[in-house]
Amino acid sequence: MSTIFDVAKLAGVSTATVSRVINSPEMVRTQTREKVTRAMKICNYKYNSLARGFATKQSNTIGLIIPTINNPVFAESTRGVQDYADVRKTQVILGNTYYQYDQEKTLVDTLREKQVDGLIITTTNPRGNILKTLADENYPFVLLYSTIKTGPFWAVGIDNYRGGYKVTDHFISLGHRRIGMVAGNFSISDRSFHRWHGYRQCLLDHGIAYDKNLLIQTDYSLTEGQGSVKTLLSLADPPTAIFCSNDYLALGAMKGARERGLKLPKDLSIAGFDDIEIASYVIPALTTIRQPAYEMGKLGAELLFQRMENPARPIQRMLGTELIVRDSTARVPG
Amino acid sequence: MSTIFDVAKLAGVSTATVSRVINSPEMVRTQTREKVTRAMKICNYKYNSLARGFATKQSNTIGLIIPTINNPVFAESTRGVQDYADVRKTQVILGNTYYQYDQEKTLVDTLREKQVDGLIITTTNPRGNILKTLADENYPFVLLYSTIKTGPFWAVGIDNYRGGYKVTDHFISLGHRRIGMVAGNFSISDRSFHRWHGYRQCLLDHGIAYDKNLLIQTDYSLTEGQGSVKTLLSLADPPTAIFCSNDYLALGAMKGARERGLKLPKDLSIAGFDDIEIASYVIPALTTIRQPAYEMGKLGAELLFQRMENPARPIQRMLGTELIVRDSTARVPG
DNA sequence: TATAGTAATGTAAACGTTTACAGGAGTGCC
DNA sequence: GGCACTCCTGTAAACGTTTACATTACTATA
Repeated sequence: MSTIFDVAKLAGVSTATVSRVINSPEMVRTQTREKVTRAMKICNYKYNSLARGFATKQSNTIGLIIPTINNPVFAESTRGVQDYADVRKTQVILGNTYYQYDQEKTLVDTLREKQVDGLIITTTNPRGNILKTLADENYPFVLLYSTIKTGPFWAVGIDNYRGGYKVTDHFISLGHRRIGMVAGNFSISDRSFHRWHGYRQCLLDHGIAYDKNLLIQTDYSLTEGQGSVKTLLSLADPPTAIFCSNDYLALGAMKGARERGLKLPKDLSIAGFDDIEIASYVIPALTTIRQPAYEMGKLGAELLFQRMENPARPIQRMLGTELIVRDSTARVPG
Repeated sequence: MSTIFDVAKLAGVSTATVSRVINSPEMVRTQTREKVTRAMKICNYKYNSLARGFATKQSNTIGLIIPTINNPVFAESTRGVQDYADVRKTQVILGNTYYQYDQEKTLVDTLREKQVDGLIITTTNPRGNILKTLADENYPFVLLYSTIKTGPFWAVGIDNYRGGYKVTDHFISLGHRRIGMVAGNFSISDRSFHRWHGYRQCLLDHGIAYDKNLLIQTDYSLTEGQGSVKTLLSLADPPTAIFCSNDYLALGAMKGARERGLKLPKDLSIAGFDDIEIASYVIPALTTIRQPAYEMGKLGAELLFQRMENPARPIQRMLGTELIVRDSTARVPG
């Protein structure tokens, strides 16, 4: 493999000049530039951007840490990040935590060793040591799907509380009073916790007593949604509406409910959260909260670059959500 | 930021020794090792694996090129390669081509400049120059979702022809004779082409004339599935069954058919390809061909490492597929 | 033609590891 | 005490760029 030296020799110039035709061609005479370009062709020169990274301490790589690429909502954000990184000529290394905090730690460490220029993190614990350490060391990172509206971290997210509130309010406006919730485990998902909070507050605001038996915390997955709904339906006084804290849970719940012989949405209303693409394709089409996943990823990447270039005081951005009413929610039976 | 030099100085040893405690601690005396470890703690030493990559010409990074992370089937494969890469202490840089060949070219070039140790590629054109060049230069790469059973490339894939055949055969066994197909554009998806081929051959084998009007080539997306099915249903002699060349198209088709007032599967049978997770959660549950996406990714990564370590003659692996009959296919009406 | 100014190019050190090779220290044996 | 051996550690070059600074080559002006 030929290096800048070989090219320089062949073209009869110095390595500095070769480097210049690569990085700032405008500062080398046309004639020289052509000589160099020709030489590069001849010895089939291949640029080594890792060596560049080493020399400049800039890898042009960022790390993206998400719970799991399997959830379409994170896949969508990933695209947002990638697309923006692309315009900045930066590549992204992807890591899944599978909602495990120690995995998050490992990933952060590994990626930093790799000298990524910055990190975009969908954290499992916004109050943990990982972020604190990162911030203390003034390492550039931004939180994605953040629940934090203020404070020392750069972050972009949505108002999960409001989202939960909106869904619940929708249920109530349809006459429901027994409203269950299938939530992601609070211990691994702050988001889920905030959504629950909104749900709970909305109940109280409408004079509906909060019943803790109507809450199930579980893993984010189709099968868990399917199972959880059955548990709720087995209650002595089962819910007539169920708020699932993501669309996958909701889709699972729909299946579970049907397996119990219920007609949807006549016998049971179900709503989700995320508005993943298929949400509008299932039957009945899923009522859900739309969160702008792609935009969030894109904005997260933008903020990260901003942070890397100018580590001013932290910016937090909260993106809007929208209640999308479709066919999976209906008036309370009877 | 402290380097190996600082640590060495502090511990009163040479950099070589420090390097050794990092990479092969067993070859340094316990006492020395502890001295060094202590020094590392004290000066808060952070390993720089980019520098290592530079020195060893091994980045411990591989590139993964897929059409789009939005398709759950690719997301699943991505997990497979990540999980295996992980056991090899390797990170993966992800790139989407969005089914564009020039994007594929750009990605390959960029990733090679980045000195990734190898590439896993879901190509848009297995006969194009990109792969040929790569192979000529003896660059380690393996094809994912490959349609190639033999030849000079390392590859893992499935038998798309057989998949297409199986689905069609299933339709025919249910009495269907007018069987349409909504396929990904042949120009960007060899896989789709092979599936069509199987479909076509199966028709012929059963004495059913091939009708080119029953084929639609389009982009892989929910909306395209939705639109395409309507086109097919508008035919003078519309199909009673439709084979969609992936599940997203099929899910879209289900919606489109319903918008036309059809009852599924009574009025129209629909089958997909991939068996993505939600396929069994929609109503009616989707009949489809299961392809082992996760395993494919994992195996692809395994093969890549094998190829990197021992560039022997190419290996091609074809994974099994399975027809999963669910509720979206039924006997022909009447 | 000399000169000042600018534009283009060259020199060489730096980036943080690894590793081939050399050298030294310890051990067991005669 | 000398020797051979093993085990541990050190020396220094190498990896392929970038870049501050120095130098040289042009150009315009008088």
